[in-house]
Amino acid sequence: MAILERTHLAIIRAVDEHGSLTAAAEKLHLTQSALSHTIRKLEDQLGLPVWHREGRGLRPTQAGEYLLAVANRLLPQLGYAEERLKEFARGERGALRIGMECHPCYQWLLKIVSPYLGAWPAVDVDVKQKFQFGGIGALFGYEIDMLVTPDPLHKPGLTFEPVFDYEQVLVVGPDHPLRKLPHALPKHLADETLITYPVPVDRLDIYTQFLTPAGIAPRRHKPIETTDIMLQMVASGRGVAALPRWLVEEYASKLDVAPVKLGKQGVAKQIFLGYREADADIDYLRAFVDMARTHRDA
Amino acid sequence: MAILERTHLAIIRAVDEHGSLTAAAEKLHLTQSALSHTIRKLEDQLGLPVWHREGRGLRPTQAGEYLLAVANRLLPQLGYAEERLKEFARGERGALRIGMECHPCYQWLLKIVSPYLGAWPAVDVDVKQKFQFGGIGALFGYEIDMLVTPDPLHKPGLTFEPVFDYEQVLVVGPDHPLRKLPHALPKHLADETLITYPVPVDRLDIYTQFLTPAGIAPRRHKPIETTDIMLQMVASGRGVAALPRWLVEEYASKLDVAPVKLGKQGVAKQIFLGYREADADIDYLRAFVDMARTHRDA
DNA sequence: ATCCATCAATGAGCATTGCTCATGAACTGA
DNA sequence: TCAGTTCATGAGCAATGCTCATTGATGGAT
Repeated sequence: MAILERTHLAIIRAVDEHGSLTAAAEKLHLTQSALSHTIRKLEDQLGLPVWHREGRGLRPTQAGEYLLAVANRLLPQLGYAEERLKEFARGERGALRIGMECHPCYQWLLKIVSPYLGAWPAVDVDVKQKFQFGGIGALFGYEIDMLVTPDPLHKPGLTFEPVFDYEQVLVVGPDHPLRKLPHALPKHLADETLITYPVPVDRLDIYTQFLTPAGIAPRRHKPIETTDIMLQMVASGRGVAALPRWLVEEYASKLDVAPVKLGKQGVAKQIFLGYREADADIDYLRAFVDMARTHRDA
Repeated sequence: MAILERTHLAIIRAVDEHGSLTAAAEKLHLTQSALSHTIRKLEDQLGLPVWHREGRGLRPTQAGEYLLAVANRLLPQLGYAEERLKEFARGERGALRIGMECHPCYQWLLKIVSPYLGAWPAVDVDVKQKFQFGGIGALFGYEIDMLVTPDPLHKPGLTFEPVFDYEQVLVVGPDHPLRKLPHALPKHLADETLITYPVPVDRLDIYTQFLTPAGIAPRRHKPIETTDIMLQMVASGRGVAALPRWLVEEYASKLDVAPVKLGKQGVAKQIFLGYREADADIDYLRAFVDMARTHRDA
């Protein structure tokens, strides 16, 4: 069925380039005889000569000219593909698909991604926010290669590393009475509107580590998609929210919002990076984890 | 050196298409074992897996996805190239590269080419106007396959056939005094502006067969590239030109131009088609010559 | 014209490659 | 649990592709 092989194209191109079978054979580390046999077989299969034999020289036929054009077009593509595959093999190239399981982490991630893209120009970074079977399932299902999450779920085949410690705080607007207190208590929220990301309640620390243990629920619960809008709402006095302290402090210069400690001890959180154990030796993945950890320590 | 072969791409594509090694093997008329061995060897050479082995299924790795994209791009090109070559072999297809050595022949050529393209749908016609070493050189150098010329130069290895007889005439604009005469004489052009194609004087019949023998030159000589503009100039009284009679008669319905015989006898011309003797048995080339000759006789 | 250097073609024989066969191990679904 | 799949693997063989040695043809130098 298939007749044309890479060698045929390589020979035709080499002969065109070096002018003779003998010279081409040298370049290809083969004998003149090998090339002659190979092309003769091709000609038999095509039922068509590739070259006019004129004296001791070779001149391409129309078919030969066409094959030469094909060779000049396709061979570089094959060569380029091999180059890229070698980069894959050396761990220099790949696609790093990052899954996010915590909304505010996105702000933090951006700080890691921009220097990373500079250091690893051949790596494509792709960030996904929704997964069919949750973050862990997405890792196992090769939907993503790395998971950013506050909830490490240690399972065989996966590795989680903490890369960032932070305190989860309550954010309040201007002139809010809680600003004057050293910390907020659950009962203070009983008459508040609580703004959160649109995820199940059992995935929200403000519930699991603060409200639920005290048996208290806020008066109203309003889900908002984006961090920006969420803080706009807080700044305009429409409610309170729970966010990382560093994030609140960053916004404090632009909006009139203030952090309030959640309970006397505060709520301590960590962000983890999870990845498949099998991928632990991929350079560009390892490098991402290292950069994330370095960023924390800096 | 070269690792990637056509079979690798074919296997990767077939597996993607049919879902399993076993199914792909059937399609490729090989055994499952053969494909497994082949890809394993590729993986060893690349130092990189092509698929994740998950249970009894195969899921492409990033490198596998990349290879699949390469396969989907390159395999059709190889297949198409083989198709074309098979058509070459059957003599059904080729590229008929026609070289033109006479400017007004282009109008005549168009009349042959359109029915030819209909009769030989698989033949590509390509018309070239400039050659490094002249038309004969272009034929010998396989730059073109057929030469349209009024000057046959009989050399061994080439065949020229006359395909079209015509009379070269003088074209004059409205109210031109020469319109009233039975024919023009060289002296009538002594005070005229002569419009010609931009080629050397010794390639212009109006000089070689008319003016030069009489030792007369026109007052002005203006070169123009295209026939249309040339005739527009003549129609607006800016000069006279020498063109085939049939061409002038064709334009006479659209522009106010008239043919005048050159000398008492007129200037008789022939167009020849030249080609390499070695190509005489190529049916689609033979057919072109036949159609050109038939067109003359009709 | 002669000779030598150089080119491609060819046939024989061998080394390598690529294939099949037979089997095993891992997994899936009834 | 068990039949029915899947892919992986090793041994062996057949086909392929290569080299070597030689021939014939050609062109340039003498």
